[in-house]
Amino acid sequence: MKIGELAKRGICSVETIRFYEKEGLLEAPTRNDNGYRQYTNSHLAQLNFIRHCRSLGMGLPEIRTLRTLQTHPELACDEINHLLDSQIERVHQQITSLRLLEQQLRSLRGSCHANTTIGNCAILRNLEQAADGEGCPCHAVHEKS
Amino acid sequence: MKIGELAKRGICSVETIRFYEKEGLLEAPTRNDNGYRQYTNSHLAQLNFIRHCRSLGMGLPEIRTLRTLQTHPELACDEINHLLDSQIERVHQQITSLRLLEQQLRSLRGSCHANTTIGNCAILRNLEQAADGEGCPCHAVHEKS
DNA sequence: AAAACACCCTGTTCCTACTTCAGGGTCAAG
DNA sequence: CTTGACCCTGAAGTAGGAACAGGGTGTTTT
Repeated sequence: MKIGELAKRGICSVETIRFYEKEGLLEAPTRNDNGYRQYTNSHLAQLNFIRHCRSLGMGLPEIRTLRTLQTHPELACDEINHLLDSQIERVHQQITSLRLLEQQLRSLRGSCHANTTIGNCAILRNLEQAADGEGCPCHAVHEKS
Repeated sequence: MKIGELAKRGICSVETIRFYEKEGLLEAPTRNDNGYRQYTNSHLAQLNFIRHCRSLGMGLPEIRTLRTLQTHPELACDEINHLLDSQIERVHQQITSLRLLEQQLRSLRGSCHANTTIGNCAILRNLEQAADGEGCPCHAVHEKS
């Protein structure tokens, strides 16, 4: 199949496929006489694997690692477990951080329900006061992450 | 104060300050005879405001909007409310998406507790099978977001 | 046959919010 | 007079592609 069909079947864009090839994630296919890329079902499986890992939030280096490990079935799979553990940890910390963030935003939003002018807007005053350094620990907290 | 001290007091890097100035977020300070930037407490307040908004997950365009609104205290503050509402919505959706992601990762991780080889690794097989299209809705789901 | 249209190619630039680097100037201390 | 800490500008790099420029190919329609 040609790149357009692979893109449709792999639910991604043509540019993304060429990008993966350039990055060495997707095996380079043979070319037709006219220079068009000619893909097989194996390429589709590879692409789906990559897209699935991406949908799980993995970065390209992690996926590269998995692809390399795939070709060495005799090795211990500890490395795969570690990789997943670190992914889980990363996602978990993101969630924790975002939950705190949502609370802060809701609290801020709650300070202005009435229709008023910017000069009287409690939200903006809260933002400015927090910026003055007192009473807002979130600033420094997020700084370190 | 010079840029190094502003950076220390604003808890960010010197480069970030110069970047904000180039982006028009932070007012350009006067220069000393030697060309060094000379900052005032007003600049520190501006920087803290920017950093605080950043720590709340806002992008530079949003912060630019707020900074512009600050200079028009007579306008209605509806726009500020809308801006915050959309921030909250964005963060909320991120959390929802990440929670689903964490569940998927944990489920995947749970399929391999034993020490085995990559050839037998249930995680990798799960990833490959999911990539084959059957039984994994998450792939297409994340695609649309 | 010519034109329109869909598809393909390479290569380059753009996006966020910075960080890092190259190459150099300034200033106080030892 | 040299060392080290600070400052300057401007360009390039980061992740993961998206978008565009400029051109070739293949089928269909006129």
